[in-house]
Amino acid sequence: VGSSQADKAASHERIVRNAAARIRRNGIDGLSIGELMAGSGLTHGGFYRHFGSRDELIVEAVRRALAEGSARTAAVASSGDAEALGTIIDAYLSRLHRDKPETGCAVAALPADVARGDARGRAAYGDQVVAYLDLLSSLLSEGDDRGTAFLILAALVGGVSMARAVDDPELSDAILQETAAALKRTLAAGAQPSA
Amino acid sequence: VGSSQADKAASHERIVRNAAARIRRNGIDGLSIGELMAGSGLTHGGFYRHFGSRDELIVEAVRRALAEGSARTAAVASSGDAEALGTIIDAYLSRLHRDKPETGCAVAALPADVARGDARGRAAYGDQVVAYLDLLSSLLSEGDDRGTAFLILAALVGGVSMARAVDDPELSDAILQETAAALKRTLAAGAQPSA
Amino acid sequence: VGSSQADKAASHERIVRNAAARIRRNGIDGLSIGELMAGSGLTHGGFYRHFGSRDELIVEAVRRALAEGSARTAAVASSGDAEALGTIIDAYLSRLHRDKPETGCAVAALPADVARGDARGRAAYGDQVVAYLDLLSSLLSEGDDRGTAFLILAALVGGVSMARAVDDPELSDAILQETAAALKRTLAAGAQPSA
Amino acid sequence: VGSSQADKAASHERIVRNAAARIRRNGIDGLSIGELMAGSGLTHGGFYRHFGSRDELIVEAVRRALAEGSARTAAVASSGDAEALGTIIDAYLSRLHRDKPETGCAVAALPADVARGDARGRAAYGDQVVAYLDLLSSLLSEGDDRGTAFLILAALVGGVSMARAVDDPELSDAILQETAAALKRTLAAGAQPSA
DNA sequence: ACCTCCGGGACTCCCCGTTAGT
DNA sequence: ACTAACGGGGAGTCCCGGAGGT
Repeated sequence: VGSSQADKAASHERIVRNAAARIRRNGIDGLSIGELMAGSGLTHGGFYRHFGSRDELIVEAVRRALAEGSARTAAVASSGDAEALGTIIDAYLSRLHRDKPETGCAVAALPADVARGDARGRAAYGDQVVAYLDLLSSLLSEGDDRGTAFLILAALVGGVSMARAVDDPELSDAILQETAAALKRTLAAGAQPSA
Repeated sequence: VGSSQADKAASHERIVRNAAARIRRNGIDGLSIGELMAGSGLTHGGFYRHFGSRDELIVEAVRRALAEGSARTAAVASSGDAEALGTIIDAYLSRLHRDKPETGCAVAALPADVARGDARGRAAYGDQVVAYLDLLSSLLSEGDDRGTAFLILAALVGGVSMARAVDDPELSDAILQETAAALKRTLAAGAQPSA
Repeated sequence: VGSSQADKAASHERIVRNAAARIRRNGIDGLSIGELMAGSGLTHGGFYRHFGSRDELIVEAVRRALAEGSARTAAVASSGDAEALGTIIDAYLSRLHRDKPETGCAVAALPADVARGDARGRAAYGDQVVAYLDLLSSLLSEGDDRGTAFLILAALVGGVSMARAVDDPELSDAILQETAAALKRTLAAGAQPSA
Repeated sequence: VGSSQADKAASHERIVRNAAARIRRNGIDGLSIGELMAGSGLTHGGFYRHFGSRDELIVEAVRRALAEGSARTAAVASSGDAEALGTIIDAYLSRLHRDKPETGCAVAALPADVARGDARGRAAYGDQVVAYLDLLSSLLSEGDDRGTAFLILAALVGGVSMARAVDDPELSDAILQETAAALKRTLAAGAQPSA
């Protein structure tokens, strides 16, 4: 168990990454230092070499979760694909995303937890929302109203959130599919008038 | 002092109502029996006269929160007002609703907690989603697609959720207003073709 | 997991008994609260319902170890057997006693630990030494000198202690047997002159 | 400042000597590398230039403690004094020896710690026991039985051990004196018949 | 229904052995 | 050989859920 500077950075990284996944699945309150460290191949005692307190970790983990969760979306957007917007919608409102919150978008997974938490977490959340809005705006047609990006983001976030909470699998699928379909229909209609 | 039977029922009611409010504000994990009982004018020890366990209470409180949170919306819908849909959207995406999750819609406040919890809670959540969808569908124009209700609900839920989590007050307001505006514009456009 | 008064007493008893065994095997420093509690069917957190601190437990455990460890010896002595003294010597300097310090005499297992520890532990140790001396004196012939009891006790304690520390099994056995034999020979010789 | 080679050897020597004293006073578990090194005029970090691990040091320190602790006894024995045996007994069961375990006999100070530890330590302990037995045998009269050496050694070891653990000073003194007296009386009696 | 308390688990702190880097 | 720091693990404290006993 080497003890170099690089090892520490690697441990830190592992812990944060692990925490970012866990809070998306189990919520912030559901994160236990002991389990987190065990899952990171370390023991409970070493935690305070990396973070001053649990709350410090949470701030960092929330930031990481937000960054990680939007990486794929950003990648699609920057691909220059003409259908980028549709791809994003389908991916966001997919069963895959619904069933794997730990690797998914933290804007959808954490709003309630962030709202109750540290101001730094809320600030990071806000930044991420702005980033999403910018990203979506850049993909919209000229004719689309500025507010459309807000609508898309809200529908995406609300859609997966509900799809995750619902018990009936058919209803859950319907939420994903119908929301995505309605969203894409709306975008097509919005672009129409400019034609 | 009233019959003890009636007293017990009143206490039970008070506890559940209180719990339904608290879980919407603090999350399910944030509910402590001690605080709940103190806030209900009782003491910690008396809890188990009313509920077999904390989990039993949670199930009941989730159901209550879902019912309470949709009551106002249902009232507006059944008022027969021609502008009912717009009223609902504005109320849902209002600062008031954003700032008072404890009396607001549990579909927006609890998806993550419910998703991780008891199947009974998830079933109740699903029922509530269906109720909302039915309600919204009944308010839509004939020409509107079935999926539109899904879009509206998703946007409403996502909208308040994000507005609550964001730190910057201006951004939070913008989320509410822009989402509402875009939503209404979409509905108007959707109704247009049928005219 | 009942929580009555009786249950607590039972838990307390289990913990102390367990601790008394563990310190005789692993030494006082070798006792960890976590392991002790786990071995007692409880968790670390519950410990402080029973003891104000680790040190408080140690005092109690030392007393228990001393009492337990001398119980068998006292039983033999009170049996009234004419050969009681020989029986005690053989039992004390037996392989069984050597190999099971956790159930054996704490006067032999703990002198170093007690010497470094709390005064209350040392007092209990002293009491036990006196008890042993009284017991042995009562078994000696009239003609025997008062100091003989000291010699016997010292030889017993030193004998097992060394037998436990030695690596070579033959040497270890020899220590037990030769010491016992020499002790009994001495007693016989000491009784002789009075004949 | 001398050659670095010599310096290193001197440091090594100082550390081991220091450790040998400390383990006799505080037990093996009570030895901390930091304190040991500070007490040796060095710093914590330099330890590993001298020893591969704490356990390696312990083995060496146990050997040293055993050797040091028996040096004085061996010196008395080899002095050729006719009263050597009595001198040894009195010195071993003296207040001085009782109160200074750090310079005293490790056979009395360490049996429990050695018993729980490394096999190399137990082997060294066994060798030392044999050395003591040989030494004592060489001082006994021809008529004495072979087992007498075992008895003497056991009584010496048990005597100081108990004298150290007991709280009451008078009892402690009594243990030393009475054991010594009884031991010498026994030897005299044993020698008698051959006269 | 209140009061008290037990047992559980978590967080925090601290010390120790060990190792890199100077 | 020193300085600094990492990871391990244990002690102590707190609060929570739950179960008696008044």
